[in-house]
Amino acid sequence: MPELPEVEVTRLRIAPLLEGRTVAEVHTTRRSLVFLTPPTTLRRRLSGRTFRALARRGKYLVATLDDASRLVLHLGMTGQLFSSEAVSPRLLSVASRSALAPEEQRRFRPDLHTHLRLCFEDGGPEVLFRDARKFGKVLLLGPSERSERLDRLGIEALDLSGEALFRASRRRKLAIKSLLMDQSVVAGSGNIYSDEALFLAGVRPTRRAGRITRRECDRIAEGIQRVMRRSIETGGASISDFIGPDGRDGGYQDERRVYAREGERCHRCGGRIRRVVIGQRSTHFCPGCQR
DNA sequence: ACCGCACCCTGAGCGC
DNA sequence: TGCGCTCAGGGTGCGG
Repeated sequence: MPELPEVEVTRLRIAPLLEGRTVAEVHTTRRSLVFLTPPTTLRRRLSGRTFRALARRGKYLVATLDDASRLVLHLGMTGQLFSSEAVSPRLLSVASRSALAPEEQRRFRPDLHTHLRLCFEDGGPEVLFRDARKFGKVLLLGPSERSERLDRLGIEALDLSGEALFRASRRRKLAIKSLLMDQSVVAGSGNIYSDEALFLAGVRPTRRAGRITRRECDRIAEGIQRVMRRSIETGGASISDFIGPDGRDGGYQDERRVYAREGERCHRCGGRIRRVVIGQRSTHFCPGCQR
């Protein structure tokens, strides 16, 4: 669920907890699909390093260290990156929460899903990476090492122009929704913001990409930028597992026009929002407003 | 080359 | 109350 806005909100809030701080200890879970770099290597190579800048590329966070190596994180579906001082009822699963006394339920304690825990020499707040579903990724790149994952990303969604989208969509037969979800075309766009942008553009998500007009591409690109910028302003969309690094929920879920609103009224025309499946993903649109 | 689809994983929510 | 089922979907990789 974390898409570009949620990752950007995470970056803005977690950067102060990384930049300029030196790693004292690294705790990890056992080797799993989450670790593209083995946990033993992570522990060895991160210890004693100081974080410089925290950047974002698409849905990836890229933290540069003082030896020019880079720690790359992807939140997947259920990944959470946050401070040990965060307070939120979402930091634990419903099941593990209910076993605790009420006053303990909002405080986080590392559990079996806490794959990475960074402790710092200054003894301040720790930085934690938790992901129950294990769709997230942790990767450490050497100083000049390249990553195919990062290299194949397309245009940043916040920089997308109608012209670029028009060019990328020519002769493509897949649904426009699927094209928007393709990270090698538009980096950072996922299920929620693709549906929302297509609603703003008045374009039905099932339309073949190659049939979208230049004018419609302008509206889609404009729509993506608008929904994403607004979401970043409101702290992201806290649908399912996303929380801010400080535990705060986002507010964008309250501004959804179509996503997860099947059967509800369209705010614009009053018609019923419909749900279809495109490329294994649930897709929402208003039949009256989107042609 | 392009596209659709199965798969990785676990928790929430639902029906019985 | 509790079990078993379905669903959620970002990204990868394979088969047609």
